[in-house]
Amino acid sequence: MRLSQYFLPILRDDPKEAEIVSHKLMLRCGMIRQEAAGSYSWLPLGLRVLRKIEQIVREEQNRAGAIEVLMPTIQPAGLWRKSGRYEAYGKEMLRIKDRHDRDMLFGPTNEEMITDIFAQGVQSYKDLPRNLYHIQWKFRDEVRPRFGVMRGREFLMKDAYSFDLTREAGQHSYNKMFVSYLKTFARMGLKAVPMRAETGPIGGKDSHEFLILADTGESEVFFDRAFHDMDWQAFEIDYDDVEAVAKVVDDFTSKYAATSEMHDQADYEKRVPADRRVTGRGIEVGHIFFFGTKYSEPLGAEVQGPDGKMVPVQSGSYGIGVSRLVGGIIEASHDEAGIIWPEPVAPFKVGLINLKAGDAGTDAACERLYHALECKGVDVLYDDRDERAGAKFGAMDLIGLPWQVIVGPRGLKDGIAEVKNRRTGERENAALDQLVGRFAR
RNA sequence: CGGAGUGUAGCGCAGUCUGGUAGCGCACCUGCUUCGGGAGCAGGGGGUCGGAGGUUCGAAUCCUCUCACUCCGACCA
Repeated sequence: MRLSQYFLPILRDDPKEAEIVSHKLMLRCGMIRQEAAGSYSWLPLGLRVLRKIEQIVREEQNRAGAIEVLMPTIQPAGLWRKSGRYEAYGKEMLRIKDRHDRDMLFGPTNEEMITDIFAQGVQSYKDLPRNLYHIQWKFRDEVRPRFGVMRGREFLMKDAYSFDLTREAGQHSYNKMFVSYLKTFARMGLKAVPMRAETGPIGGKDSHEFLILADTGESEVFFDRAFHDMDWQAFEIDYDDVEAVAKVVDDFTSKYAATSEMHDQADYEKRVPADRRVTGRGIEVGHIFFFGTKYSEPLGAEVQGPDGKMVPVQSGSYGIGVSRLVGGIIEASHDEAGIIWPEPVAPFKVGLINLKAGDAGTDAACERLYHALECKGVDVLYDDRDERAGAKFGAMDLIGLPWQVIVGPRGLKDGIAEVKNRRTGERENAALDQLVGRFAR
């Protein structure tokens, strides 16, 4: 993409409504635009990141055996009356009426609908287990939306729902999601620590929250420093290996980690040596629940078991705040100059800077590089604007692409360009003819 | 939902107390000079001052109503 032809409304000053760094940076980078309290338009740069995150989530869900569907944003009230949550959900649920005066609602979550879909499609225990998920916009009429996309009213969420015959089988489904979450967040360059959680309005028996460690997080967290030393990289695992999956879950849950709501100081001190106790802040990016038959019973999601009897299925639900992750990643990865995108979620991999647009030599060299990179499928944002070098450096640092390729007359006469690593700030010279190979897969 | 604020050009702000031609910086347009970390000079464009009603010869400014947004607290993917 040529910057001169892109839509990237960069702001030089912090907009006054933004309080936290990710919100400020997203606005300054022209990633989002606020339309109402807690409701945002996603501009091209922001949308690219959102899509990358969404795709990573999708790939890891698929890998863990979940199956993608797509449910509507507007749901009829009937199912919610059946589950008892139409009243219970309270004012956070946006209720609307259609032209026939029927009660509808903008979905804050999808347990009811998915359970109904499942019940209609599955009658036998032989069709279990199943895990269905979708990635869809949700609306929760928060009392007080804030922090940009971190707490919007309309947000993109991945929610998966598992269905099993027995409690034990349900546990394995839960464990698979647990492990897939570790992998999902690790792929985005995040350490998201699983912490035992309250079940909240979703209701249930077993629950873990996944929190990114970031100074600006909303929740206070207490955890064992040992988490820092664990293997967070995408470890390979056979999701059908019940023991192996359970072992990973055990490894991660055996170490102390709790949000302030669940924190037990005595237990903390008993289980974690003083020198390993860490108090920090975290951002919740995922939440998994096992709730047994809480929805399957009232909604009649039953299957016929081997003995011919009808049994309500055992369920869990598993959420990831996809749009929140955009803000969360920025909170965890930025500096004074701007965002530092982890490569897997970066809107573009390479920022190509033409230091002297209008100069025949640099223009030609940049054009060649730009086309070659594009041909190799490398996402490149080419700053071909007629701006001063400083402005280009500033903009590129702000939007935080992982790599900057800087082409100017000075290096060009020796056939080289400069490659800058946004995260480390390291620069090195590279021969022009070797650059493409370096970034192409 | 309680408390506190703010709405004036794309962004950040002044002007409101004390009514009298709507301003500043950045951004934007034109020209010249510059050009490796947000240049200089000159010229220029852009605002029904959140909205409605009222007071007044005259309202961004005073009064009434209203809408929106932000922040602090209680609640949350």
